[in-house]
Amino acid sequence: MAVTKSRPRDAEATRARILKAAKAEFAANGLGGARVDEIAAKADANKRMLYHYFGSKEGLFKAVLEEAYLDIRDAEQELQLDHLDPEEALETLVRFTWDYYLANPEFLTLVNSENLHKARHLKESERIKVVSRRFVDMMGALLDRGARVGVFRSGVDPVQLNITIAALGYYYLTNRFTGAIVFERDLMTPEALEERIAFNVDTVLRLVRADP
Amino acid sequence: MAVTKSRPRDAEATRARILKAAKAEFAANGLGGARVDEIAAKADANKRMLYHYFGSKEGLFKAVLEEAYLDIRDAEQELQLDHLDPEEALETLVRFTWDYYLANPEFLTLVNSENLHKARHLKESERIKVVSRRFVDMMGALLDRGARVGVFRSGVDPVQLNITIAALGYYYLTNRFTGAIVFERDLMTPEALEERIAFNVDTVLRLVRADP
DNA sequence: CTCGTAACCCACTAGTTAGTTACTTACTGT
DNA sequence: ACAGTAAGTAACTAACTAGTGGGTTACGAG
Repeated sequence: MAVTKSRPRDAEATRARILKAAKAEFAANGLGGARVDEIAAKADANKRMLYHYFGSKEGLFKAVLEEAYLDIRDAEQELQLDHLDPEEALETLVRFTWDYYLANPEFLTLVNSENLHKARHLKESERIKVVSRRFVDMMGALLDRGARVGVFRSGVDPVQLNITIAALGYYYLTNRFTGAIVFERDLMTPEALEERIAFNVDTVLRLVRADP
Repeated sequence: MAVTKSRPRDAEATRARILKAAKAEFAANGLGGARVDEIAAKADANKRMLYHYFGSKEGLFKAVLEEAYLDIRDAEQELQLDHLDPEEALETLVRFTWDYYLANPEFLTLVNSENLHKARHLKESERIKVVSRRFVDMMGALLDRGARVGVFRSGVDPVQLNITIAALGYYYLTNRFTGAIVFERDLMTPEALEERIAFNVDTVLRLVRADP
């Protein structure tokens, strides 16, 4: 009986607190650098609970990662791109991707960490495959629609375009620290961010726009 | 007296072996995941020597990182882009960047690791700043030359373009493991790699080409 | 030949770390 | 009301890890 009473012992809430703390810790230090005791402390939970709900440090990492992917794929679907005209829809997706990375920098670090481990945690997740397919299909439909109307050239691979849109924002933001040194500028001022997203929108539109 | 005689005790050679082993270990496991004992073993050197030459695990990481950056900046300068016409020069740089990442995947992981640590090791390196400036200047000169001749549009920011060229290859390659799952394809077959680099060259040229 | 110095090595330690054992406390269905 | 079960806790451990103490061995200058 799922009545919402205040429970001093709340399994769901404890689980959620652990997951949230783990996300922060894994994002800040990577899988190898993260400390299980630190996660338990930040979650204000006993370490035993962490093992009770997630089995192991890696099990916890897997849960964090899966949630992170499901979250971004969910948010993308809410954009309702098929209600917009193709160019507008594409710009919306480019800006969304950028804004999402900016608002959720942990996502970037988690993905980096998972790739350092050759995606062995994500590989096991069936749910990720389902939402990923929907994501690629969305881009495929958008490109087709744009080509039919004549604003996009035909033959653009939706996978390559998705990778490119992600790359343009992702690289700039994950490598903002070394980037600041190499390029001798603060890449995170409001002006710098504004300039970059405008550049990215321009790059993507020039890439798909029908040749005159 | 720098005579090249075969030395059973060769400080320079031992130092170099440690550096090479460290590069592999740090690239494979990150700064946090790397094991000092493993580095010493792989280098066929005593751990004491590692501390003798590099002071600490972090000192060693800093040396590895600095060398990695100097290497890529060196290789770029050898391209002699000013001997080529602008479009050819730009394509050469895009292809070089891609090939370099493919041939030196450790570079990508090291940069990721350094960004996880907010670039605190690179920040201290004066030599990196010198070669970085030369790198950005090279792109600035190329864009100017192309604009003067009329093949590139003017007003393209060399820093944004450098970031973009790096991003297009870097993202695809570092995230090849999660990418393979999300996009349900092997991103590393010869055909997939060929398709991607062609796409990247196309993307960059469309971006800078003078509007008709 | 021999002495000073730099290269090199083994074995240890102090502190962490993921994971566990053995328990108490509160909630729920009957 | 109470028995069974799930939530929660504290203290422990076995393995590991960065760093060092205290040497020995080879080389080359005089």
